[in-house]
Amino acid sequence: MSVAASSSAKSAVPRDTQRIYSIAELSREFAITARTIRFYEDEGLIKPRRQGMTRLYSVGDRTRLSWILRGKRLGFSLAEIRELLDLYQVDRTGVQQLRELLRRSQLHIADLERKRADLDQHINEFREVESQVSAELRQRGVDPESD
Amino acid sequence: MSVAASSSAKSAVPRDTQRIYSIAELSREFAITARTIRFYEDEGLIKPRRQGMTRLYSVGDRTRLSWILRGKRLGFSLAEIRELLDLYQVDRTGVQQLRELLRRSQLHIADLERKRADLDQHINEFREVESQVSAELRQRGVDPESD
DNA sequence: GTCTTAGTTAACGTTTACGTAAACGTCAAT
DNA sequence: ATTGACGTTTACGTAAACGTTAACTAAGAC
Repeated sequence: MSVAASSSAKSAVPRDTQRIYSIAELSREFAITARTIRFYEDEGLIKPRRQGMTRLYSVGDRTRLSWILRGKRLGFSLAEIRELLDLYQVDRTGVQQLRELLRRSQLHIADLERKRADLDQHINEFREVESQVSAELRQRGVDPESD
Repeated sequence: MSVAASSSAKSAVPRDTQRIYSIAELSREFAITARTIRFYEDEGLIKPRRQGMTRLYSVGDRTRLSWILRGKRLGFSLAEIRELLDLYQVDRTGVQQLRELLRRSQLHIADLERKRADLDQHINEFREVESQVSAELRQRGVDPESD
């Protein structure tokens, strides 16, 4: 689990900005296969350094990966996720580019908020099921809490 | 847009509980193809009445369909959606069944709330991008509002 | 030295969620 | 009687997102 500590354990601030992860470490941590990680690379979602043939993942790569997985959980396709990731690292020097970035961010936020409304409605429906069923059980003299 | 009104427009309550939809109507309304609707039927998600070979969709079928589509937007697979739909129409007479329903509802709610946390985080990140980019544009003397 | 433990590429297989013809039936309107 | 709109089934096709061998290499442990 631990990489040979090269420095003193003085600073409380995680200075492991330099940390490097192997593909196996990341696959364990995120409970996905190495194949999946390599696949994301083929799809242009992550670009780890290489040491010969071996892939070396930086902290940034790790963050990117977790971002990708969250996107997946939210129901975005890999193509959409790639677009969103690219949004972040687009060149922000020109005014035109900034305006485009702003526009697309706003579109994306609107999309997400629609999704959130869907989700809230969905949650409420199930909460209602839950409370109705609980009530029904209590009425029958059963404690809904008992496992 | 309007269907020939067969009754007086007296009651404000939509009494069109009897309404029947064709597959084309539903596909238009929800902006999906008829193929998709038939596919959902093959997968056991909707079961419309038949008049000969032709499918007739009730108001309940319509509701079910919109529920399915919302599930999809939230990133659930059709298999998961089928399970959730089945949750609703399970036999609720026995105590054991009620307890099982309660248990599964609670699991599902927990899952949804995790998803909601993901989504909120995601939204916040993009809001921050938005405000940063807006600030940057203002600093450069550009009005971010102008289209 | 060789054995074990990661790592690699390459290529084919699989599941999900439909798209896309092909080939046909039904009914109203011209 | 034919055209057109709408419906049907059957069946093959496809894109996305990986899983699964297979056939290797490179680095340490013993």
